[in-house]
Amino acid sequence: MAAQRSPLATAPAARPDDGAGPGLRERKKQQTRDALIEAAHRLFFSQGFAGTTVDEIAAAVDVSQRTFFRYFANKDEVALAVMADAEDYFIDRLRARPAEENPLEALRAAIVESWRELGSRHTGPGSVTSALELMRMIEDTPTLLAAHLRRVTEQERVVVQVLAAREGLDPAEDLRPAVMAAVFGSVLRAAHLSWSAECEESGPEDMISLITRHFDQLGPALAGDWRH
Amino acid sequence: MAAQRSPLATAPAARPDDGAGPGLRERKKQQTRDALIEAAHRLFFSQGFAGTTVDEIAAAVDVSQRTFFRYFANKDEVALAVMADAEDYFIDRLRARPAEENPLEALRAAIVESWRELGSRHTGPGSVTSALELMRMIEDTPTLLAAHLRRVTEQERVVVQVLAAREGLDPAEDLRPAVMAAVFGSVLRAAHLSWSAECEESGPEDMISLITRHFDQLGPALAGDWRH
DNA sequence: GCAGATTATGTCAGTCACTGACATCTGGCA
DNA sequence: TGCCAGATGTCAGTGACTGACATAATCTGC
Repeated sequence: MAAQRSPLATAPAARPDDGAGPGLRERKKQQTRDALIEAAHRLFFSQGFAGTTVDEIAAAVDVSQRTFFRYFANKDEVALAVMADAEDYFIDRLRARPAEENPLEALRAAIVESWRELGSRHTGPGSVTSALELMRMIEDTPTLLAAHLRRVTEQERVVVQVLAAREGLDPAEDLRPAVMAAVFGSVLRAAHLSWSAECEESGPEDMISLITRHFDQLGPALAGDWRH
Repeated sequence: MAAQRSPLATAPAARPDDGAGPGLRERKKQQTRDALIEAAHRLFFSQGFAGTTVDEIAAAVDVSQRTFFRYFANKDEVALAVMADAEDYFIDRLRARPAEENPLEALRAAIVESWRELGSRHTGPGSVTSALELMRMIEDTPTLLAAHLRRVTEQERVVVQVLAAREGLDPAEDLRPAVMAAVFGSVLRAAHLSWSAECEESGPEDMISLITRHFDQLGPALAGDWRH
């Protein structure tokens, strides 16, 4: 049973069962996984992360604790699952950006696209309002923050690969992709911190404009085209 | 009993007890702490991090498990204690750099100074050879890597504060200190990865030259003086 | 539909990290 | 010397996580 991530936008639940779709087994597994994530978020948000036991989450979905751990390696993972999905989606968007764009343009466009897609979900743990709560929870739960930063760092390495491939550079010899990814990461993290520090509930457009404003501050110094 | 870090260079053990020194109680606590770190590293390096229990570490120093947890909040912390000390030392060095230097020069000089100081220790868990082993262990122990990255991110925020203070900027308004810290962080991390990827044992000079080479790649584009 | 191979799940027992409460012991100090 | 604060030990408990094995559900070829 390999861990399977949902795409950012869950497949429509009401799709009639045509022959070509995934089998019943697959669908049930996906359901269980989604239910676990949803129950976990609900409990985390009402009782706090530390105040929620894995047994409670499992009980809420009516599976055994052992089954929970077959879906998620640890308690952190179920909390960060939607972040992981979103990050994967971002990487997809980045890969899809036209080659003419310079790295910074591509990164900016990909992250804006991702947040816009996220904004189109209005219910469930993947919705924008949950994203805000989730980020607050991550910030003040040390173990979650640590796990999240590990994920982010991992993703940054992927970004380096993608940027290097776009520009035809060897990331082992040329530091510019790594530097660009680091700068991008710091911009994102700064925007995240600003966003979760605000007291008011705010929508995806607020987040997008926050990111955009941070990007604009970078100035043209870093936006140069690397190709000769 | 607040957690007390040793300075990077431990005070000479043979210093005769003059009246002004810390009391016996303080000294014993420091001894216990050092002994715990040393035993932990020895066990981690021979049996692996996951293969070593806290009880073993405590038993090796002949204290109770409960006492271990009064010195270190968790198993990660004892593994990363020397890193934490080194990072604190680096921040001190950075604060001490002359104001005329531009940010990049100051960062580079401070990190080189730190590694040189580290290189002067030849025994114990703070020595350079241990540093290499330690970094390898961190890289392939997910929980350790996560905790380490959390520490690093925290330190990066301190670096941002220091840089902003040096240049008389408000880090909330001007992103340049944050960007510079991120770039610095990526350079360091790249150097660390290269270093721990090498098969041969290597000394502090190798690490310093590795860092220097990475720095040189950054080019003068980022080294500009921010003051008018 | 059915037998048999796959695969998901439940149960159970166990290990280990970590914590609160309380008793005890030791160094600091009048 | 004798009191006090702070360090340590003991103990019991919780909760995350794992391996082993039995059971139940799906899938596959017929």
